[in-house]
Amino acid sequence: MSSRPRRTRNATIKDVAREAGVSYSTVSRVLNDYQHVRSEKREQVIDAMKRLGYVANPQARSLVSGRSQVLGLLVHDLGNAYTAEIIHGIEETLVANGYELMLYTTHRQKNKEAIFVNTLTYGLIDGLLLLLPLNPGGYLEKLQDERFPYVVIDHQGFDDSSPAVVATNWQGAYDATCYLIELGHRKIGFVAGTPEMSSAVERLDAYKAALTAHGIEFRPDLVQNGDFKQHPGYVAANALLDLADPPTAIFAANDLSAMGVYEAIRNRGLHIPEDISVIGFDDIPEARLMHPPLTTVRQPLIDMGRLATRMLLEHIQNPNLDASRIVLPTELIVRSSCRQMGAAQQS
Amino acid sequence: MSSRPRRTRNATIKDVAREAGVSYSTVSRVLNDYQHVRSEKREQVIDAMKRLGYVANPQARSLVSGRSQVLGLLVHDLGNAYTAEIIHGIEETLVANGYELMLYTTHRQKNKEAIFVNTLTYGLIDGLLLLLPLNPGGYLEKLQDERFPYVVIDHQGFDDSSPAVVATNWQGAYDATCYLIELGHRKIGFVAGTPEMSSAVERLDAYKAALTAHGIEFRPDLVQNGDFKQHPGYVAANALLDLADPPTAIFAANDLSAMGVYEAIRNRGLHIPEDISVIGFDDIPEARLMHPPLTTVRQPLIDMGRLATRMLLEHIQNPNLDASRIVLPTELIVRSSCRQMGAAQQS
DNA sequence: ATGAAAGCGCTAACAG
DNA sequence: CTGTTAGCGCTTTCAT
Repeated sequence: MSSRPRRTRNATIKDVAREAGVSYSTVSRVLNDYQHVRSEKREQVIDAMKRLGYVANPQARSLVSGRSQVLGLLVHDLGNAYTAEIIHGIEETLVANGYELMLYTTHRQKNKEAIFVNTLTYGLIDGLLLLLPLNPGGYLEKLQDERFPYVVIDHQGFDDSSPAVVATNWQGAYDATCYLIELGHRKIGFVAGTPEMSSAVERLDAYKAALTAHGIEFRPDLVQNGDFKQHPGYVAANALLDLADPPTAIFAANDLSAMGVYEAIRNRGLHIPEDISVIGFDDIPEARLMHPPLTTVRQPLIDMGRLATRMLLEHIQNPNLDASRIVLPTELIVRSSCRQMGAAQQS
Repeated sequence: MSSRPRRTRNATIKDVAREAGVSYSTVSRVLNDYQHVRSEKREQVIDAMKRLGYVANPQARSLVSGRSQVLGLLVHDLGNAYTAEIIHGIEETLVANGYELMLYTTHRQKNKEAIFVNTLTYGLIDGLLLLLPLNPGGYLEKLQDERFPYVVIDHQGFDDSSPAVVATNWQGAYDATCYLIELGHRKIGFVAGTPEMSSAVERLDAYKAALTAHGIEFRPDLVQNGDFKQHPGYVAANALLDLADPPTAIFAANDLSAMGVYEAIRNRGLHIPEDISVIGFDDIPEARLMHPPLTTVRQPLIDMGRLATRMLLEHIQNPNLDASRIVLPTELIVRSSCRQMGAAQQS
């Protein structure tokens, strides 16, 4: 609230009108690609805009139109490939559609989600993308009541009335576990994800289901929490390796924790996959660069970002659209971190 | 341009005025913490706001005030700890000051920088933070001409007239190299950073300077580009290890590439630090969790984000402020990835 | 096809 | 201390 003329005042629509010798509503018309403007005038206006270096004032525009051309994105943390990939897809799509991105980071603090959502939804953004929301219980209803456009990414199960983009977490984890079993593994450790995230729960459930389906008894001691992060994954793997009857394979609930698993294994002088097999989930770009390249379940992260954004844009366009759920298939990517058990070692 | 009443119209200042039985400028006054409002009325207004669930419309506000309470941030990529840490500091500071964050990712495409900067500076944001800009040559001048507030983070040397926050890259790299030399290393490999970034150049220069200062001849074959990323760091380390006369220590220009170096070394069955010493730069959170914990040069990343944001806020407050440069000290963090050379091995 | 004018929600003089 | 009023820059009827 101190100094006003922060910099030389930008040209306005009126300046352009004067310069072009037309009324300022005509300028607005060419600005909005309105049909009925004689081409001469249109050119005059465009010329004038260029001369003056005119750029429309977004605030004024959105004040009258009710739209800001900005989308909000709520994430836990930056700095991991999973989030970065999804954001990549989001950004690409949003830029292509003339939108901008407002970022809100919760650092996994649940209360921040509600706080952000409550402030956010007032005018500044046209729609909200929620990536892996932790406790959307309270505020999602509010968004629905207000008919505020939003799309949830990678979180399912809590609520069918939310537009969402998810991957087949359950199926992916089931496939991965079966793959290990078919390779001859019977003692499969599981490095679980953050239990508050539904994707983590589904992957764990599927792991158990696959075991059961193959007549293998579930051993609770073979499950350790890796919190979807590298270091906790390392710790979890160590716990698994310290077991009196340790696993011959470890399924990490995401690639990041698989990186921790790799460390733990190598630290003991063991080799992947000769001594122990490892499988991950996500297929972040790093997975294929690991040593050995990580066998993992691919989630189409970039596509998830793209589709979620597209879906949000549709909901903004048409507020009466029903909530739908896009389920993207996961895919087992076999690389070199798992091996066939010899009959002798099946123990 | 399609449906208007996207959701139930939010309450406006006028609704609040009516509800509270005051004029609507009074409402504006309590909204802006203006002094001279009788406390009764103030409370009436606040009550009315609560009842109506009133939230100010940011667009309308910024249209008249000329300020949007939004800062822009231009980054290369998300998904790495370096960027994430700095953003952490930025966000913390900006939220505390009632601002929001608009994010622009260039994915290292130089032309995108200029494009963003040109569109951005028109109204939507009050100021811009540039993290490691690649070629700020052209557009920085424009920002200056327009007196548009901006602060550059971690990029120095190209221009003294830009407000900037940097760390002592040169000194940090000099210290790290000296440390290795004092440990008895004479053949020190250097995994360089992206040559377009001035921080990379400074670190390389300092490495050379330290060598020279200790009478060690600089060997160009001991320098390999690691592009500040993990996999290129891996490749660079392999090249170094393949040398006929390989180094006994490797200095990676950042921690991320040091992670690649670790991989390359371990992959050959060598041990850190017994067989070869490694030192990094940045001290990202992962550094202390590596095996062995990485000796590195600490950059105060979060502080850099915080200070840059604070500086930007000051420039927004006071457009006549002169450009200043904050230089933050780096610090050598000794952990366990480097060892003293025995006399025999000094070769 | 184009100009005139109303008004989006709010701040900031200006009166009183 | 508080109400009235004039815009901020733009979109959008409504005339013509």
